[in-house]
Parts: sequence; C-alpha cells; structure tokens
Amino acid sequence: MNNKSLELIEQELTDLIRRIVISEKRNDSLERSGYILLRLLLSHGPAGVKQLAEKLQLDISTISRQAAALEAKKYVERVPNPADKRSYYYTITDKGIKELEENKQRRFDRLERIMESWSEEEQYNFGKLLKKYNEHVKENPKR
Amino acid sequence: MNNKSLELIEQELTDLIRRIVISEKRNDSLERSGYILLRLLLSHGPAGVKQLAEKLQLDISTISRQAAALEAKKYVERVPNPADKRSYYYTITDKGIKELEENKQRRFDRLERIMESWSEEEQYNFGKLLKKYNEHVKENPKR
DNA sequence: AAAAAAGGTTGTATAATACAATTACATTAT
DNA sequence: ATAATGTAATTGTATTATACAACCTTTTTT
Repeated sequence: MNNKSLELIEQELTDLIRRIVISEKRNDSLERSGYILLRLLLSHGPAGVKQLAEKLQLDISTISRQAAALEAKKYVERVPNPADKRSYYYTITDKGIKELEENKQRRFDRLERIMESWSEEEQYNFGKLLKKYNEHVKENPKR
Repeated sequence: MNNKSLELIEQELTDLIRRIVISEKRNDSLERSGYILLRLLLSHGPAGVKQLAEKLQLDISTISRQAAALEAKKYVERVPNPADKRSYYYTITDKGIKELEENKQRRFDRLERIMESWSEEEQYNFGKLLKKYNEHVKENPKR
C-alpha cells in the first residue's frame, strides 16, 4: 500500500475522531453511547442487552448500565420476556424516538455546515468510502 | 446538500468512530490521548500544557494529567522554562519516540490490512477527503 | 436432580474529561 | 515599589464510558 496515503489516512482519521468526539460532547444532549444504542433499537427492533452488546462489541455490563440510564430518562422501556424469565427486551419509546431524531438532526446540521461547499460528487464519495471502510473492518473483526 | 449522502456519512462516521476507538483500546499499549499528545510533541516541538491544550482543544487540567502520566513512563520530560519560573516545557524523550513509532506502526498495519484490497485511487481519495473534512472543521471551530 | 450454562445486574476499577480551587510567579497600575 | 491583577500549572472533585469479576435467577444439559 502506498505509504503516503497510509500516513495521511492514519493522521487524518486520528484527528477526525478527536474532533468529532469533542464536538459531540459540546453539542449533543444525548451521549454518544445513548445515541448509538437508541439508533440500534430503532433500526433493529427490541433486543436484550446481550444482543445489543454483541452488535456493538461492548461488554454486557456496559450496555446494561447505558440501557438503565436510557430507561431512567424514559427513552426506552424494559419489557420482560414471557418465554424466558431471566431476560428482557428493551424497546424504544416515542419519547426516545423524538429525542433520537432531534439529536440526529443536530448532527446532520453540523455535518451540513462543515461540508456545504463540497461538490455532490465529493459528498457522495466520502460516504461511499466511509462505508467501504466500515465494511472491510467488519470482515476483519479483530482489527 | 443531498440528503442521502448526508445520512450515509452521518451513519458511517458514527460507526467508524466507535469501531476505531474500540480497536485502539484492544490493540494499543499507548492510550489514544497519550498517542496524540506524543505525536504533537514530536511534530511541533517542546510545548507547555497551555499550548498543548489549545492545539487539542482540551482543558489544561486534562493535558496536565496526561503529560504527568507520560512523564511517569519516561516518554516525556518536563523542563523548567528559565524565562518564566511558573512554566515548563514538555519534550518527548527517545523512549517516547520509540514508543510512538511502534504504536504508529501498529496502527499502520491495522489500516493496511483493512484497506489492502482498495485501489490506489480509493486510498488516495479517502485520505484526501478525510483531510478536507478536517480542514473544514477547523474553519468552523465551534461545530 | 444436580451440574453447567446463560441473561442480567451490581461492585469495583481505570481512563478521559471538565470545572473549580489553589499555588506560585509575573505584569500592570497607581 | 508595592498592591492588585493576571497567568501557568497542578490538584480536588465529579461524570461518563468502559471492562472484569462476583453474583442472582432461570434454563438447559447430563
């Protein structure tokens, strides 16, 4: 692999992550973790902490606490599973959906302001390459 | 801005950050913060915590602790500033440079494995677009 | 039925972070 | 030239994200 591209990508990815994480802390009412969890619950439907933890590659205890925090804010509901009394399903509430959508919109707005001067093609390519990157990571899950 | 691209970018950026942060935790001996700080000290030369905090848009106290942790590991040295007895310069040590380079190489290796099948052009474009993104964020620092 | 496995929660610990208080020195204003 | 103000840095305290280990309860396996 071309070493210049590699260096550039490494450097810019590191910076980009730092910037975005900082920006989110400053701007979003929902924490990163909560946002991702709500988004997952909305897109994949109700799920227990184990499944959620697997999807996100996080420890079950981490999800357990995050879900409990979202439940306390009434963004999700914990529904007992009648078929297995050990387990629960978390489902996103209407309030949770509303909060998620508001956060998503703020994220969109920020992105839009940052990339407003980009050409359609650049925007399209950026999305496509980010997606490609993620797909390749999924194929190499230990990386 | 095209809404499809926007959605895609938002979604993929969120995922990408999550993945990379997790991967770093699993793989790197140096923490993210330490890595970034060492990299900055190497590229910009000795600096005090205030300057470092400004560059990284972090609180001075955060940098103070990170620098102290790096100092404890002998990756940096704290040199008093003779012109101002309140302040210090942190400089990266040879040991710090070695540790930084080893970490960087591991990061490169991971990236390379993920993107080994990409065309030269895709790699080049990805780097270029990431850089462009970062440059545009810098122009909108409050975002 | 006893043993093992599985879903979840809770205790404890660490890292990154911010804000507030504090210390020690430097600069400015009277 | 001294008092007031400002500045560089550290330290106390708090929060969030995270993991691992211990544990409880229920289910599955032997």
